Amino acid sequence: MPEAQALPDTRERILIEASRLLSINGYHGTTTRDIAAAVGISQPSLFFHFTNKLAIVQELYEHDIVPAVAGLENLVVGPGDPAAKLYAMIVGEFGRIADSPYDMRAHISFEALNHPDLAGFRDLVNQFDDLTRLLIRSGQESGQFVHGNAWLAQQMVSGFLVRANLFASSDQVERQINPREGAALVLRSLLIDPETIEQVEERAEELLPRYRSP
Amino acid sequence: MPEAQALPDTRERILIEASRLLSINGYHGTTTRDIAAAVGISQPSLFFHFTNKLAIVQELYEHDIVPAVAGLENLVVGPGDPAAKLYAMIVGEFGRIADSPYDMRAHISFEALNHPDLAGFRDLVNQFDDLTRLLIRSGQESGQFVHGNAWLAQQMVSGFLVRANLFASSDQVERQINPREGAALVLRSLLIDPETIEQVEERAEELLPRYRSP
DNA sequence: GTCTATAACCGGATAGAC
DNA sequence: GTCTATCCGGTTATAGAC
Repeated sequence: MPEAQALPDTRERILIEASRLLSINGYHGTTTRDIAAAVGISQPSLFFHFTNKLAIVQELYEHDIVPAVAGLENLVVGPGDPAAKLYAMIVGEFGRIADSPYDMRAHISFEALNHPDLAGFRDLVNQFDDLTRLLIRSGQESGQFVHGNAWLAQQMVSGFLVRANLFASSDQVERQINPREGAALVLRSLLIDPETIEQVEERAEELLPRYRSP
Repeated sequence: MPEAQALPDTRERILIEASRLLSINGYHGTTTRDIAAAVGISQPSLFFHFTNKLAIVQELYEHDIVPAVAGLENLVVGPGDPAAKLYAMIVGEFGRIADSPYDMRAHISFEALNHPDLAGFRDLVNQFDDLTRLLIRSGQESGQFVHGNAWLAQQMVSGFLVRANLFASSDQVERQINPREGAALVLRSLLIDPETIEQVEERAEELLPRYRSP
């Protein structure tokens, strides 16, 4: 039987504190000294757990963007109508980020993604956007969504997800995100017939597991 | 009669290039050497035009956030219904950022706003968000907007504005923002009766000058 | 696994010539 | 107004003791 554990191990605490600092100050604005101080170890001790500063960021991105793309891909290729899929994605994404032990709020600030060694993650972020846009286009073509610039609509969805997570704080009740309310907000903007939202919600609930565990 | 001017003066070119680099790499990720190289002068030459690196950012923020808050404030206190005001703000904001000589896309990355000397601008950004939320609440209370978490709705609006501007590029036709389509996208999500959007648009057109020249 | 000491480098800013 | 040379503080990362 495992004992009641006290603190997460040092490696894990580095990831947690780093994610928090990176969300606030960005990659270049967060020093290894800052991270070490937050964890309570000396700065060089970081390099016992990670080969370099970038490796910390890479692991955080791995944890954040990989499951997101996998979940969305799984939703897209599976059964269901575009509206229900989009709804499920938004609910799933709000939930996933809220449940993460890390503070992955703004996908840790896009600024770090310009680093050459993070090109793979940048591609994944773009893929997530592409898939979201695909979902919107499908809905437009199937007559479920109003016609219009799908890129613009996708920016609304993506911007909403990033912003809401970035500024959510559990201290303030007003800022606790209700994933389903967030999803409904977006869907009302896209649906030709907003009255159908309840049925979309019902169908989305069945799709949700496909997003959460691809 | 003024001659046909060639290049903007150096000071102006510094602001233009700095805004571009800051939008991509953030404050800490943009060095004075990067900016100087983009302008085509030596790094110390920057300090003839600006007292320090932060002064460049301050001037850019001044140009970006001050007119935005002034315009929105002017809209809020003036006549008109909340839906038309919100529509006018979104159209005005998309237009204002598109017309700016500077690349103020993500409000130059929020990361810089943590600097103590930029506290004033941070307050202005918060004020812009507060006023947007006020507009949404007014619409909810007057029965024009659906009820719900106004903070969440405001994050959708604010996130949309930042994201769309951040990723807009004149190269790709798909990514050229139509301000009115963007505003309609948001309004459809909030209006109890989406059918009234045409009337909202008409009333908003009259309000637009109030946002543009406070 | 964590420490101290330190190397190697980079970034902002100044001095002073032209 | 712009340059070269340079200072100095801060940052990542390594070496090696415990």
